[in-house]
Amino acid sequence: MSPKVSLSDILATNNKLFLNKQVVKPNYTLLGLEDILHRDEEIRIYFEYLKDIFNGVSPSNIFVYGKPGLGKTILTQRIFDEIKREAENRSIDLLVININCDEIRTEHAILQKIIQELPTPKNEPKKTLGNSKDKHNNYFRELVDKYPGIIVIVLDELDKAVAPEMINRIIRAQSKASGQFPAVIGITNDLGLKDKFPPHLKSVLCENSLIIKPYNAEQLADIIRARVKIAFRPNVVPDVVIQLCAAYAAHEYGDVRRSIDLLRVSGETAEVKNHSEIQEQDVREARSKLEIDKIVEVVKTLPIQSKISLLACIYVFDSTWDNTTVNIYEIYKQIAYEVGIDVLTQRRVTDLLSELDQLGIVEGINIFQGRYGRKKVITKIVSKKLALETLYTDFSLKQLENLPSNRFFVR
DNA sequence: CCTCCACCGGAACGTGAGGAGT
DNA sequence: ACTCCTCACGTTCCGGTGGAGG
Repeated sequence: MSPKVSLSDILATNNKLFLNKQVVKPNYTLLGLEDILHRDEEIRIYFEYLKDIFNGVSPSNIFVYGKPGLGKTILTQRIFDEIKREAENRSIDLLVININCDEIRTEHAILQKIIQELPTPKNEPKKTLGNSKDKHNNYFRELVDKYPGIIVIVLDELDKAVAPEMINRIIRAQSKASGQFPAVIGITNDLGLKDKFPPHLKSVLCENSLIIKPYNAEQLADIIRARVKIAFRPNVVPDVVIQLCAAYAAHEYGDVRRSIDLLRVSGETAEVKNHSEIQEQDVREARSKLEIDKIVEVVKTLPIQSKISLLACIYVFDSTWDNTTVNIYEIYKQIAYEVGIDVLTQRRVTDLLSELDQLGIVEGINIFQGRYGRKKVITKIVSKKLALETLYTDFSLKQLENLPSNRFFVR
């Protein structure tokens, strides 16, 4: 008896559609500036801001803002590739330090990373420093002081690090060797971040800002089309499919990453179904699959206290009680007690609820009732059913799955 | 126009885990 | 093993909030 599924069958259908799948994987990066489409204006402004480098002067600080998936990071990287190449041609000393604040969050770690990248005079070995912040700060200033060229520090995902003071110190560390101050390029998707800086810093850091505009559906279609040419075999992706992917992504803030993901998963869906080309239906299925994956992933990785808070939200949502924080906290306490987890204060739980809001799992609004005070109401839970199923996969919460939730709702 | 509701959310502080140097 | 430090997570305290009702 031969097995119903054989590896050779799978391999035979493999890669009928894809030519080079790498190009539509999430971690694929474009090679050069010329591959970046529909960003001419942004590139022009960027170069304009940075041209001082070629006069031997530090550029002004730049604040780059744009929603996720618009290519802020890749644009910046490619811009600096070009700038570094040109600086080398003209024998200008330029040091660009890239830091992703999502990976390196703390002030201390960022400073350590910068020190690690800064060259020592005459390549002396780096000093070993204790764990003290002051020592790192002093050493940082010392290294900058002796560096004879221009220093540019790119802080990507700046909103993930809380470090106004550190930035302040960086841009005030003048080098005696060159007379220049280091420049900071801050990249973020949080436009409100500017306002979190103290005024003196705001005016210095945000001297120049560069707003990366979302792509419209037409531009997205161009970008997708360019990828399709390399990633897929000819005549596999009809133009309606490209338009559809573009339209969906344009709807979500013109996010390129999403549109490429959608294209890849559509291709995979079509492949599984043994289609000879991608159909519109495949795109729709891919879209819901991506959506599900996203929710499950987010909910799964929540800390247990957040999970309990979310669970309380869902229970209250399905009950006759109002969806106010106070009620949710009431249910939260009972669940936490029942599953044997520390019961937090209401203050802390409201923070957890705001975090869920920021993650896009729940939506809440403040309601002002005049003399009857103020309250916050959860108005929406995204994919409630799916979220609930995912919550029950947690070991600590499994026991609640088959119990009626209404037993909590007694006054 | 003023008061005052009742919770929100900012700020400051406390604590223990954990990393790095000695 | 011990010291020093950072940082995430929590708590306590309290000023802020918009508008219904006087």
